[in-house]
Amino acid sequence: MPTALYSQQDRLLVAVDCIIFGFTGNELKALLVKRLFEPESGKWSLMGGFVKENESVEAAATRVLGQLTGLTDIYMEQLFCFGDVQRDPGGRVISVAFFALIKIDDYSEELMAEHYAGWFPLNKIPALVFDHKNMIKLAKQRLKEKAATHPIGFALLPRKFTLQQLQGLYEAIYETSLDKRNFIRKIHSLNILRKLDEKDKESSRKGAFYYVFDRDKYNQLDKEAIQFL
Amino acid sequence: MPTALYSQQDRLLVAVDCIIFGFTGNELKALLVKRLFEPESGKWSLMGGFVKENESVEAAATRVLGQLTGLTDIYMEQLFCFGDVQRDPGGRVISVAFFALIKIDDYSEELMAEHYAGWFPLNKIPALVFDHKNMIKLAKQRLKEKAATHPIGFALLPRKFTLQQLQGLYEAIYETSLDKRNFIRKIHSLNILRKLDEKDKESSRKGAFYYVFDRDKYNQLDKEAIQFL
DNA sequence: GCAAAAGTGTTTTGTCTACACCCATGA
DNA sequence: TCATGGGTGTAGACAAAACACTTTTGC
Repeated sequence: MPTALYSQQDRLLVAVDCIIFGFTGNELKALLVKRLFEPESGKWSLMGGFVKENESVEAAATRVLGQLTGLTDIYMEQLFCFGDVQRDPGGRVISVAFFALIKIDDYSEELMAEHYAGWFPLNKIPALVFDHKNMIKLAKQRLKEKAATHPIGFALLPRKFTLQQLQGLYEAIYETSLDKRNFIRKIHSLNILRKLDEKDKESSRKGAFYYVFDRDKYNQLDKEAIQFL
Repeated sequence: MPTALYSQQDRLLVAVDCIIFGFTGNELKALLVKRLFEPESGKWSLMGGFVKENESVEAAATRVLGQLTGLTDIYMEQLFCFGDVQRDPGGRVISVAFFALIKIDDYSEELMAEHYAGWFPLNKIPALVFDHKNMIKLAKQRLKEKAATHPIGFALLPRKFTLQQLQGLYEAIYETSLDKRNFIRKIHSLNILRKLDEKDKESSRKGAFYYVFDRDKYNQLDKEAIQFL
């Protein structure tokens, strides 16, 4: 019985918390839920849960994301382990934070109501339980770093999107405005988009061509070092 | 008694493991120890320990580093939480890995013997217990990323060093060779070094001037975005 | 005087930035 | 025909990369 080897050691509660980002076309938002149990019941919170004995930490995060969104195959990345002794007044809990990117339209109104969830613009995050605000801050920073060198922005956009949507996304992530021509030149030079014949006629009379992210083309690149911005 | 709130949840063993890097003048090395307890007693391992109930995860890492090196005030950074169910055959243990940089000369032979420790070049790491090899791999990668934008290399060099030592360090980190003139120009343009009057006469007849890292000058810069390479 | 490492500039190349007008279409 | 967003090119600034010879000094 191998566990006996470590029987003298303290055991801790281990949680996961998920920072879920979505993009509306104008701004980046985070998905928050009302906490329905003590302590701090009734306050806004990240979606989280405890890691079980027979479950890996990543599996716990996937499970929690699935519970809230009904989605599988979500872009998800481990962010940081928050391990302060006093971070949760309900007990000694260490929490591994994950950040996830979803296509905001995939998230149904029903699920939202069911979980008492809401989307909040990143600069209008309400008071949150524990250290969750720090988690969001760190996630935002990590998103910037990551999006600069890896094509993760596509996880936030619909399957087909216009170049202006893509640019708007990067502008939201970097909280800046970009020159249209320079941006498009840069993206095209990476050669990871495929232009469709179809146009989006929603937002202009002329219509803007849709593009899709071409995973095959991307996979041919050296995955570690493409430079978006 | 607030802990009762979460009493239904599983509790896990939580460990920390430290990847300790040092630099000899030619190559980057990692400090490993012989594991003296079961399971896998006798194999090489990272230095680690369990997180206690009343200790933060970072504090546990600092404690473990202090035990092995006798040093305080070590550069240390959280790397990643390894949470697979089967990663440790001795039980369900999740491990938060940290990477640390030390000046290799600060680490005494006596401590080394006492802990059955040894320095290993990064491309000659022996078989290690559990997932420790993955931890080193990830740490190496993180060191590259971090050193490109933050002046952490100084934590690996003696207080005073020559420009060739500094260049040698970056060459070791990036596993490449750099042009001497371009490198020096770049470093000088960052304006974070102070030249001493003293010369190192060990490695040449002419002698090379010593420099020190000037933390004051560095602190005046925008800490998030300097570009080394 | 010679071997061995230290120190020092210039040119070329490529990348990033700033900038403004015509196009296509539906109403 | 006009209002709206879509689409396109060029010139200048700046940073990165390539490249070789002279200096110092202990032996």
